[in-house]
Amino acid sequence: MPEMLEVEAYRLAAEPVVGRTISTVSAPDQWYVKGGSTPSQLVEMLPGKRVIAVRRVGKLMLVDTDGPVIGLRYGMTGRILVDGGGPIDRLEYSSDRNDPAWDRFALSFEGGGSLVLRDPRRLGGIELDPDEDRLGPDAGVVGLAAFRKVLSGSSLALKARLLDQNKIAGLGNLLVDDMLYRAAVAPDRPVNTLAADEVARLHKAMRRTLAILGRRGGSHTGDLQPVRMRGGHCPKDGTELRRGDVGGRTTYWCPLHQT
DNA sequence: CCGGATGTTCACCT
DNA sequence: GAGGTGAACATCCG
Repeated sequence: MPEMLEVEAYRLAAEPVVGRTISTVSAPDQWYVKGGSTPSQLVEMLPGKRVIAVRRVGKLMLVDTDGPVIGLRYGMTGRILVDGGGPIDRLEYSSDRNDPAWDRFALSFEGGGSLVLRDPRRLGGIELDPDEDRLGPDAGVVGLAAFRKVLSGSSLALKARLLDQNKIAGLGNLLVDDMLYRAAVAPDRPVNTLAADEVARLHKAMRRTLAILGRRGGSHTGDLQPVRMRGGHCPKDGTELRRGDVGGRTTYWCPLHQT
C-alpha cells in the first residue's frame, strides 16, 4: 500500500468531502467488502449519511459519518480519487493505466462530487466500523516510552515486529528498511537483544525517516530506494547490500554498518 | 515465460 | 499462544 505517508496524502485529499452528504454508493465487488458486511448493506446504510471527519490510523483511513465509520484499506496498489482527481498519479508497483474497471468502491455526494477507491490488484478493502483498537499506536505519533514497549518481550526479528500493525501501525516494507538503514541496526536482530540506546536510535530514525520521506513525497523516496536491487551498494560506505527474507518480506540492508 | 512488487489474512505447521 | 511458511488476491515490469 501505500504505506502511512501515502495514506496520509490520501486522507488530506479526502478532506474536502467533510460536511457532504452521501447520495449513492457503489460497491460492485463483494470480495472487497470485509468484516462480515455485504455490498448491499453498504448501499442501503450509507446514503443520507453526512461525513463528519476523515482520519487515519497507520495505513487505515477512516471516514466518520453520522452513521457508521467507513474504513478504507488500500492494499499495495490502491489509490483514491476525489471529485475525479487523485493526489498521487503514479504509484510504485501499480499500473500507469487508469482503468475505471478497477473502481472497487465509490461514494457520490448530494450536490456533486465523489470519492473513489481504485485498486488494480484488489488487495485493499472496505470495512464498516473497523476495529481500531486492534491497531498499535501510529508510528507518526508514538513516543519513546511506548516505542520501547513495542520492542520488548519477544525474540521476533526486529523488522517483523515493526511490520506488525497490531504492535505499531503505519510502517511498511520500504519505510522499515530505510529507518533501519538510518539507525544502523540490522533487520534480523531479535527484539530482545536490542540495547536501550539502540531502541532510542531506532525511534529517532523512525521519526526522521517519516519526516524526510514525507517531505520528499513518499515511501519510495528513501535513501535505499535507488540501490534496492540485487547487487546494490550501500550509499554510506559502498558495501554490497545483503538481500534476504525478513518477516516474510524482501529486505535489503548493509552488512557493514547495520549491526 | 518467470519472478517479484509500498499488504493483509487465513490455513496449516512446529 | 508464539512464530514460521505459503497461498490467495490481480496487474505490470524487467
